[in-house]
Amino acid sequence: MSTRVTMRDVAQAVGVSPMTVSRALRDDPTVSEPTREKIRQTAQSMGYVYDTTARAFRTQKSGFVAVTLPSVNNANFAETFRALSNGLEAAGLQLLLGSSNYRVEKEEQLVRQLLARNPEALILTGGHHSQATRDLVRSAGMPIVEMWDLPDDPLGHVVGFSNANAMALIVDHLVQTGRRKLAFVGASKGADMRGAVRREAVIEAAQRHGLPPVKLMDAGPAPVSMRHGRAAIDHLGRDVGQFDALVCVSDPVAFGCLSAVQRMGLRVPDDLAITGFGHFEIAKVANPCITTVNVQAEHIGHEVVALLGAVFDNAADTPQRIDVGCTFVRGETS
Amino acid sequence: MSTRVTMRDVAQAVGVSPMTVSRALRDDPTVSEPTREKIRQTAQSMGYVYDTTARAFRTQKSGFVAVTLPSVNNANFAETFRALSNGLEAAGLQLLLGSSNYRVEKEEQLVRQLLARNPEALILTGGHHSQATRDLVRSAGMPIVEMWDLPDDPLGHVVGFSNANAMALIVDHLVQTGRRKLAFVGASKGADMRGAVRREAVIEAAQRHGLPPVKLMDAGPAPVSMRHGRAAIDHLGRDVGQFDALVCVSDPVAFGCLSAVQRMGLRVPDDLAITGFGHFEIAKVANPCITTVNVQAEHIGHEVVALLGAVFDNAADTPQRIDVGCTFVRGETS
DNA sequence: AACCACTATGTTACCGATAACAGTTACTGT
DNA sequence: ACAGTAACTGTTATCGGTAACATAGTGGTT
Repeated sequence: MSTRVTMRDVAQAVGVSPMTVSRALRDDPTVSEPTREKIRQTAQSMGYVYDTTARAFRTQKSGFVAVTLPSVNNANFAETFRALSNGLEAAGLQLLLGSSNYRVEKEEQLVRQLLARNPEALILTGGHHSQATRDLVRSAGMPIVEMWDLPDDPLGHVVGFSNANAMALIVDHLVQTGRRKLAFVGASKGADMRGAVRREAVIEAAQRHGLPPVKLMDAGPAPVSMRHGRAAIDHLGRDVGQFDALVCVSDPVAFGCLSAVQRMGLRVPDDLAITGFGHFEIAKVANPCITTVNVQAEHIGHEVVALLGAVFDNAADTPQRIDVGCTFVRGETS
Repeated sequence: MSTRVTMRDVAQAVGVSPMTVSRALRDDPTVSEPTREKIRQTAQSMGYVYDTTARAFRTQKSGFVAVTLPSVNNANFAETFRALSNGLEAAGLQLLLGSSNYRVEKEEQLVRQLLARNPEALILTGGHHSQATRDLVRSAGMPIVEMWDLPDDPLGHVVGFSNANAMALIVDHLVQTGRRKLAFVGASKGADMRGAVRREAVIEAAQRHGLPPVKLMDAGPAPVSMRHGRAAIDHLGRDVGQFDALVCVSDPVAFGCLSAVQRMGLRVPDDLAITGFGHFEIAKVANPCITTVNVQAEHIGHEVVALLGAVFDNAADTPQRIDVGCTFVRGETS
């Protein structure tokens, strides 16, 4: 009963060939206006729904662009995603989203799944991938963009910023304002590579400035957010007084720390400085507002869209490397 | 040069028919173990990537489940999305995400786009749709789930809770604790239907309790978040003293209000109560933590997954209506 | 009248996987 | 020894669009 209405059916009803229907529905100007209109109306009234799968199969163009994100539940990545989605829609492309939940072993499986859908480009968040993933992606023969990082050994195009430099900005600022006893609050060593880079950057910058060793506080496995920052400080208790600055892997974590510290009755920034990362909304609205780094999540999305537009136009694709930079934003917590 | 490796190529290399390759890669038990293994290895070494598009076309099963969200950049929806994604992955299904950005006119276009991909089910967030969307969806002949609402006139299955009841819980609580002069902080009248339902529920509950008219504070077009709540209060200034409770459309908005109110030197909850909605992370971590309603975003996702599992199993699909309920969570802001 | 240019439509084959059905062995039991 | 069965593999046709090419009609030009 519920056999799908196809172009053939519409064609028969109108009295033309399926090809004409195909052309009419794609607004091919070689179809005369009366015919096109009649076809449109008939299609509508018959409840015809265009079959993108069939087109994708025949033309070998899926209309998809695949994106991997470590997590959707992250305002920064969501912002980039939205920019990508809106930008690519204009080009008639649909985003196919895959989330690795910060698990490396999942990325390969995810990429395989996405590639099986024949996307016209693949956008990966981050620059760290398993060798299997690298091989898979390299042999896929489609434009690749890595974003949110500036990998040394990119797979294709890159749109990102240096997490290490960004973190160095923070540490430099703290040192300039007289802080010396730093603690870093972030996820456990493991899957979150961007977090790890930030951690190492803090350690290195501290060494560069001749500070005592940075205390590493483990807020649990990625993704870490407000409650993990808060729990980490609660767990530490009064010992937090040993430090004069908490350098956090992200703004939500920083806010969690801020909340915990305030509950203890400590004054921020007088007793303790706190810094975040990412310029999340919470950084601006928190009280006091949080010192952070603006990484322009939305702008990254726009740049990727622009880049892909250029790549789709001319086949000449020498891999681009776009550093969108980032800006230090001093708040009231430091 | 970059002609895709197909099953035919793998078959030729191994010396079997394409059909055997197809079976082997799908773990059909009728293929002998040695053959299967050889095929797997050859496929791997040839860089074969399974073509899901072709399978989707041939079998008329896309492996997609389409889902619309008003916004990805909302921790609650993101949570539901994650639960859906993880749950459906086990069934070999991939999510196809579309975001309407809270624009009604976009939903129809979005649904059309999604339906063209032949999804095996369609999950809509919310129960308010244009007539065109309703017609489109009804004639699509696939399982439909509306979630995050309990519409009176559902299109198919429903997994949600009553936004009106939830808001009434809040108002009842405020009245019980002696508050009478309420203001509601939410998005402008317009696209956000869930927000509108909450607003009307507050007005109605206030009337029921014999309170003076509820002041409606417009925080701008949806989506509204922390900064909009904060801006609304800043704009109001000292006049906020007229009220003894701010009922906010969501936790982020409530946090924005809390932040603004605290900056003014008012004490919460002594001078003013503030309530949120949704049990976002911020509600728990804020200082004081925010009174809210837990709507169990993740649980909604799980229920939808379970429901779809049942629907896919037996064709007998009498529309289900699952009320996941919600629970009042008293914080320190009331 | 013959020819051309141009517009509008039709024909054919095919994209890659797989359902449905048809073999081909190998091995069993009587 | 031979039918009967199980285990495995092969053949054919097809899903719904569309690229590439073919063809019919129309009007203008020399």
